[in-house]
Amino acid sequence: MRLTTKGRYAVTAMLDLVINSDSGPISLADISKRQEISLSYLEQLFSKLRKQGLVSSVRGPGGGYKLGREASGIYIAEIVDAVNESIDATNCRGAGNCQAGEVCLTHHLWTDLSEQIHSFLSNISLQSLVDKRDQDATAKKIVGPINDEDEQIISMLG
Amino acid sequence: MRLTTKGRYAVTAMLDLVINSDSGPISLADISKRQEISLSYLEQLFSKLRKQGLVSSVRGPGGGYKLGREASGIYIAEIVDAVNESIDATNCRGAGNCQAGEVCLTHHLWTDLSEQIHSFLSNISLQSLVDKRDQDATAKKIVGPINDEDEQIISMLG
DNA sequence: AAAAGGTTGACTAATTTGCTCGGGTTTATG
DNA sequence: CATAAACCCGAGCAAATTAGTCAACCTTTT
Repeated sequence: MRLTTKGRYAVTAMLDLVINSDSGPISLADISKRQEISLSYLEQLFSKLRKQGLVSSVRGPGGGYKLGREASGIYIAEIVDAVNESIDATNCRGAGNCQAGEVCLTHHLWTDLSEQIHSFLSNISLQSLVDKRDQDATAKKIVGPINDEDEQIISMLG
Repeated sequence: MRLTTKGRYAVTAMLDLVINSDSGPISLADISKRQEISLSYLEQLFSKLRKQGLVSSVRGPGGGYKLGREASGIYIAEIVDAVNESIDATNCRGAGNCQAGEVCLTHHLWTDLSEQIHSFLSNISLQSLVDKRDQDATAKKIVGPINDEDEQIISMLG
């Protein structure tokens, strides 16, 4: 699981798509203007998003991109994965050269942590982000920070 | 919150420190050999970790690095933050040029998501990672994947 | 047919990452 | 005191990634 500006751009663009999905497909040019992301870079990102089925395209005038499915069924982890080439995080890619040593131990611990992060982002949908915004727009924090009680719950998850 | 190989190296090295913390300070040369990270790169990373108080150094022969505090009080988010320069994620850095528009909305949504990720990693300590490993070493997954029940809990967190 | 707009791919610049090198400084030990 | 083991620091460099440019092409609407 990698988390860079590339993933941020992708998620931001997808959010733009959700918010403006009222009237037909959205052109990349529009997203480019609104979100201040270069058109060409968006093209690259959406090429990958389309291959993963996260968006579908409509060609021709008035065309653009639509969500591939409902916003409630698209999760952040999918978007990030779509634009980031997956890297093998371990050096020892299952090869025999790294066995039963402390190297493997730490590598394994990292892999597990990475999986936890991935699971976390697999539980946050585009829709839930927008919904939370709509729910309590009055609160200063749109999505409240995790409080002490939440911390206990999270710690239970390991 | 950024999550790159740099952060992975830092966390891996810190885990190595926890695991081998029995007898005095650990030299970077040892970590370099065990974790297959170049010595010079480790020096750069530990320079930053030291400035954040996450580790302390002992100079001279037999010297090396020790944890700055107990492993149970050092959280993943701190380590990642220490080695990554913080970036301003929003383009519109509070300036007036981005107000009340959809730009700000998506920017804000991303910021909130980023905070959630940060909070998540602020609740996982080095010790908890190692502990989980020790607890059920027999299970195939060292840290079990998040299950359905967990998902419900997480969804409650927004 | 023409124009609008998405698609594709090659190419380039800027930035970050990961690393090397070459020197320092501190300190235990003989 | 001399030496060696370790940390400390900065300049510089190669590879990878990010970000963007450009040009040609393919669809669909008008």
